[in-house]
Amino acid sequence: MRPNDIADALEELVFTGEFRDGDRLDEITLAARFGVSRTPIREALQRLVVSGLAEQLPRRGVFIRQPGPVDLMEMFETMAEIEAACGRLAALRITDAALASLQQANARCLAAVTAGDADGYYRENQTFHHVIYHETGNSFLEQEALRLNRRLSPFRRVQLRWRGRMAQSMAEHETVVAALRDGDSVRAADTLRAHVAVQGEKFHQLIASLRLAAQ
Amino acid sequence: MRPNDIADALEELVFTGEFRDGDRLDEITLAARFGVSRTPIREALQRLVVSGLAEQLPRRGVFIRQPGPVDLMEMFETMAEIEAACGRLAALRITDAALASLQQANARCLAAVTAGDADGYYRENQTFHHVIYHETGNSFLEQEALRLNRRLSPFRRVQLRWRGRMAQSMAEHETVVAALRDGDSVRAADTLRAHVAVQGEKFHQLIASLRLAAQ
DNA sequence: GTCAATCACCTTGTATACAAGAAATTGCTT
DNA sequence: AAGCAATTTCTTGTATACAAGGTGATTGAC
Repeated sequence: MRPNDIADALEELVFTGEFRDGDRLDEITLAARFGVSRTPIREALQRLVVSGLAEQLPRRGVFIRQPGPVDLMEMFETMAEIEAACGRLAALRITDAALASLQQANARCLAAVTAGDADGYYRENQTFHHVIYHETGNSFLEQEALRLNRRLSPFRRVQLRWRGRMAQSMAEHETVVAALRDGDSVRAADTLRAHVAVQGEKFHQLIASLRLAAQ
Repeated sequence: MRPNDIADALEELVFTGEFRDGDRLDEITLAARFGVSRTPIREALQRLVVSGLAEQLPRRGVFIRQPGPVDLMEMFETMAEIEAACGRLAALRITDAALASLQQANARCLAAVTAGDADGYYRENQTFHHVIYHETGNSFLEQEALRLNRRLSPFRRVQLRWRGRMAQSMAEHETVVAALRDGDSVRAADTLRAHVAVQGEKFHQLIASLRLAAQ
């Protein structure tokens, strides 16, 4: 197992909640667990620290750093702004083929909603957003969007469990597609921002999901 | 010298052009240069790779990866969108004190322009933008903006050498301040995006600066 | 003379040994 | 018994030794 894979595995363990906020990631224990020496473990831990999932205190070790309510609000607000930017650029550049695939993803979303298939909805929702990132024609922005999207995915996932959220999200997707189809960059940005933003009831859902994760 | 400092020093060497695109960063040479063993060098190199300044080919080494024209265009476009987002939020939240410090920074910018002091202008221009990042009230977004700003700083710096650019940039700052003062989030976003965007003559300047750097 | 295969050397990647600092435990003092 | 200090132990940080893979050169064959 290589340091990259170890870092991915550790990320997964953070996301799934095996590691809690404040936990110290002991190098020796992890080395034993992954069957390697401390060296590749240290490299993996460094990656966690750089990506913001953990914090390093010199001569003390690295500690899991789960975002608190304020951090999450800030990250979701930033995500909303980045999605808005993606929508703005995509409205100017999206291809007909990509528009069609957006509508296909939406159709599959709808099918998942009616089937009550939360996992399926989550998957198709992801492709919907990924297509928009890609259609910015800006691979750098695309990567940044993917990075933040991935970082927030564990929290977005919990939100979908809420009654009626999937249907509402679907409707918002439709308005986004309409704006993109019309090449209306302002409307594309505004609808996407509103879609991603965490406000009103969604805020309470988010806090609730935090309490669940902290159990 | 600790890995963090070594990484900073290496970044600096990349920015100042001592390391060129495609150069391999030899662990042994660097270890000798910094008077440490390969271990802290490897940690520093990892940081460079994660931050996108270098590329790692397994069993081959890490290589400096200077952005090409396309990369730069994408990065500047992304920066423009992020600045626009910062302007949008700052317009809603900026304090009177911060507005005053923006105007002060602008005044010092003007003084630098008339004095032909490019370095002074660069410095005050940076504080101008940093204040806006901060006034988003969103420290996560602020950090992201600072990160990308820092990454692009070597390229922005060269652009200021161009005749008339400083005066034009100044005028744009004034329109930004006006929009922020009026709490007009749309205009703040639009003026900041236009200010940062690389279009028309600025595009040619950027390419020219690239050729200079590649000498 | 050129191309290919093999071999030697060099570099990266991993394990381990060593150094230095932090925490915990134990013993002493009040 | 409680608090403080010293020592011990454990962890991180760094250096070095070892393993594995890649590059390049040299030699041999066509």
